[in-house]
Amino acid sequence: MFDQIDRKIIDILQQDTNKSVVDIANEVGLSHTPCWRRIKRMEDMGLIRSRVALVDRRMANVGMTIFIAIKVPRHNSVWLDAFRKEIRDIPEIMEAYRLTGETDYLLRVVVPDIEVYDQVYQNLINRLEFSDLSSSIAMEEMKFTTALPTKYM
Amino acid sequence: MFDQIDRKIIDILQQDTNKSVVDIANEVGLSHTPCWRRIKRMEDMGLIRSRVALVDRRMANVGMTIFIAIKVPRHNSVWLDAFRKEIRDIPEIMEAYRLTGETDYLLRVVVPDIEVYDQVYQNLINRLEFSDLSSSIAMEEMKFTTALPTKYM
DNA sequence: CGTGAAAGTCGCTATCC
DNA sequence: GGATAGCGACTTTCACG
Repeated sequence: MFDQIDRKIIDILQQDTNKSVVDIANEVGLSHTPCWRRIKRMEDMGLIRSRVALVDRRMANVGMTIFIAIKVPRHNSVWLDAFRKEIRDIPEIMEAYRLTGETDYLLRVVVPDIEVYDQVYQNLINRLEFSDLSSSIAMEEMKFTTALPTKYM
Repeated sequence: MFDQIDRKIIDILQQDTNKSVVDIANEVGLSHTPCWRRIKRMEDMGLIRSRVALVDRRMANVGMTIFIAIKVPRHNSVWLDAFRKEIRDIPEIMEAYRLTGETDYLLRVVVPDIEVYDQVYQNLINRLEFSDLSSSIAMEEMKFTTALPTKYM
């Protein structure tokens, strides 16, 4: 489905979308037309979902990252729907996963400081019942990338 | 530093970089020249870090997300440097944070399936000593966004 | 896949208000 | 901040080998 050249193109586009098709074509050893055809194909089939700007967390004044591990007693659908809606609507929540193991859900939240985090936190527990909810502050972001590994494509 | 129009521009660019400056200018109620000047300014100052392509996880054959919670007995600098290098070099590791609380580090890993995950896992524990290392499989990705909230800017 | 070429759009800059 | 104008670069598509 995808060959080595496709992977190279994806590697490049996952790092920088500002490069022109001609530049990318040179990097992967193609001329611009077939290179453009490949990019177009991968966009049309949905492999390339979107092109977005990545913004600096500190400069956007959301330098603090906090993880919330959530335990829920029994999941009924009404509660779950409400939970899903909250997650979707709260812009400070960047990621949310339903997990196996002890914690049922894991959220990654970004805020300017602890005061604002407390507001987000209070807001959440006032609207929904939780069995247990524990926060961990990220002292350091050691790695953050949006570039998926291409070796399994 | 940033006004409401800047925030609107960032909101748009965080969702879609394919829009032309003219389109963005129309959306935020400016003509294209001042709009372009604002974007340029935010790029030059580093608020807009980069423009990247977001790739579909499933189609890239890394549909499985796993979190690794790591505990370390005592952090010496040699171990930490080696740990940092591993995190940086393993492409399946998308995020890594140093946390407060019980777990010292939290990693988000993407792989095609459990077999490959086991390879990544074995690879990691063969190269470095850990006090404790527990994996949680993400059954469902409920939310994932790269768009930071702009209300604190 | 390659070359070449065409057309249209866009980024970017400058100038003047 | 707005308007206009311009150049060059880029995207996108074509025909043809």
